[in-house]
Amino acid sequence: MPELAEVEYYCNQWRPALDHKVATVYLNSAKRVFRGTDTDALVQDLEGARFVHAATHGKQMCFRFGESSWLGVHLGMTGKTTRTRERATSDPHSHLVLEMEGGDSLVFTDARMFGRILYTNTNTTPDWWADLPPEILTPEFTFEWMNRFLDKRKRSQIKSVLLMQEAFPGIGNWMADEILWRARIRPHKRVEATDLDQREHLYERVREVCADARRVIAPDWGTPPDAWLFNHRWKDGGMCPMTGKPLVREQIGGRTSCWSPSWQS
DNA sequence: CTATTTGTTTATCC
DNA sequence: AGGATAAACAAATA
Repeated sequence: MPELAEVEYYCNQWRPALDHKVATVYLNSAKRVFRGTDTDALVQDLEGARFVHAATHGKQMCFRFGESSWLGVHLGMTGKTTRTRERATSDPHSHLVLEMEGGDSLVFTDARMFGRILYTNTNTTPDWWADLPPEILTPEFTFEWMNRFLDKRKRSQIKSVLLMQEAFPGIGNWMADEILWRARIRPHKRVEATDLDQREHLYERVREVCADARRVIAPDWGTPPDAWLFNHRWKDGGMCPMTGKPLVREQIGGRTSCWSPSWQS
């Protein structure tokens, strides 16, 4: 589920516990979400440490505790971070619980376990947080930067390129379809077949959809207006909000894509 | 029972 | 070497 704005929403669920100390950590290190992570260090370091920072970068979340503890959370396909006042959890998919002083419990759940928990104890920024590409809504995400990436992916279908996190951090399946629909570019189009005008338009729509998604979804998981593709894309039989003609749903690059043949070319 | 899923990593082919 | 593509991961839901 989670793309840029949804990840921000879930990050916000833990924020009210900032400045509180972790009382007890509950986890099951055998769960797949901890693959490659030193869970013993995670538990030892976090218990008693103060929750001091919460941030997102694309689909990656970073939570800091004490002086040197960095907890990374990636939600994968079905992950969620939630906050609850309840003590015990019997949910078999709650893989990590931080019981805080003050009564909140910060929970990471993920049924499908495509998500991932990272943990690093370091006085400098860990690689998994430092080595990320420019965020789309920052000045560093320039047209020239995006265009150079497109030139490296000439033979790919444009839809697949928009899903590449090393250039478009935070964009996921629905955002990619929304961007291409607004840019009037069909998702199968090869990058090499796009001209400069189309690329400039695409750049503007990439930034626009990110800003719109953040504004509407991040604060309280609001529902986008019907003027977006969003509300029409999820099941067969939807109609294009621009032309009123049928939308098409098909696999492109292994992902279900929704587009409007009467609007996009 | 089968098909589907808002993501990433790995393997394989070119 | 590096890009393009498909499969794998796993469980809920329809």
